[in-house]
Amino acid sequence: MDLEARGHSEHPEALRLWLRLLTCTQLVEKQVRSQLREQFDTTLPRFDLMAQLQRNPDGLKMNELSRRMMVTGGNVTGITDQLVAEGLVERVAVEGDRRAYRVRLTPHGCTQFDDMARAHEAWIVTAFEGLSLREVESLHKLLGKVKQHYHATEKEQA
Amino acid sequence: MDLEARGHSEHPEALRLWLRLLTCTQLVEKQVRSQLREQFDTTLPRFDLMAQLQRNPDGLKMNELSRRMMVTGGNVTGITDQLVAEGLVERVAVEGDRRAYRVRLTPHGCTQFDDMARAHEAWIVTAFEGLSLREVESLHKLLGKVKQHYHATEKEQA
DNA sequence: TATTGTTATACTCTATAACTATA
DNA sequence: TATAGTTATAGAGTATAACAATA
Repeated sequence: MDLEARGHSEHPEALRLWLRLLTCTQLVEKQVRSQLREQFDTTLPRFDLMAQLQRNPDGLKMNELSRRMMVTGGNVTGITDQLVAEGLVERVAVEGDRRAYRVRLTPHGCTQFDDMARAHEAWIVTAFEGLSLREVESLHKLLGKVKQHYHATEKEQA
Repeated sequence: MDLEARGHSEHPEALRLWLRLLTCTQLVEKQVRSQLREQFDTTLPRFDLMAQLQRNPDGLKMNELSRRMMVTGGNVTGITDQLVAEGLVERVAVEGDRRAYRVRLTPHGCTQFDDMARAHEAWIVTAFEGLSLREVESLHKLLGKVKQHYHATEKEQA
């Protein structure tokens, strides 16, 4: 694997950083996807959706899920349909707006998600065990700046 | 967007880092994909393949491309077929092994890739302009440790 | 037998746009 | 009219496995 063979330019620092960021993310993501598949017969978007719901026990509306997962509404409908069919999440009516639903984990979904989350955390801890706690926090902080800058420029565009 | 709403656990640092890493990568990647689509009518895997070839002017064999791009061989065949059809890359025989090809950029492919690479670099510079040069290098170095650790454990498994 | 690369297949994820129902 | 959500469609990307040709 050598995604980082890509860049050569006059401002190579940002480019090198990007290629390395992409490489690292892909390494971890590939492993998470394959473990989710092997151990729990599920996918990353499904895991993500359930994770959002775990953090919001009262449930989230479809458009909230769409925004948080950074995908369009149709996709959320599809993933939600699968999870409903398996009894892991449910749609509940929102009172006062008969157009909207609130999606939330079922008790069974909670239980199952807890298992996955435990395993998931172990994979992630392993992925970053080459770093000290200080380094983990430093990385987190630096990436926070990247994210923040993105949100700032996003507002400019809008 | 709030991928980072996901984790809560007893070792939350690594998890928080991972979610932020994923968020940042997705933010940049989404933008790169859509710009490649809009401005050059191409995709990230196609761009990646051409980038690998630019760094290796003598060309790369299919299995080398597969390894470097972290995808299976069948996919590389598909992407290569597209690029050959558009005259951007070509397959040349490897002497001494009639099973293998070497894929390399055509002159037209070189020219076209240079245009894309210039635009691509500008997008990336913008994405990270919230960081100082020191911070960019620090981030690069920390991610290097993550990558290195991954490679080390990969060898253990093999 | 092992390796290089291709083909065939199936599935997930995605965006877009048209649509229904409600506000 | 605008909004919440769904449906339909098409396309990209991926892995798997069977296959042909060569080593």
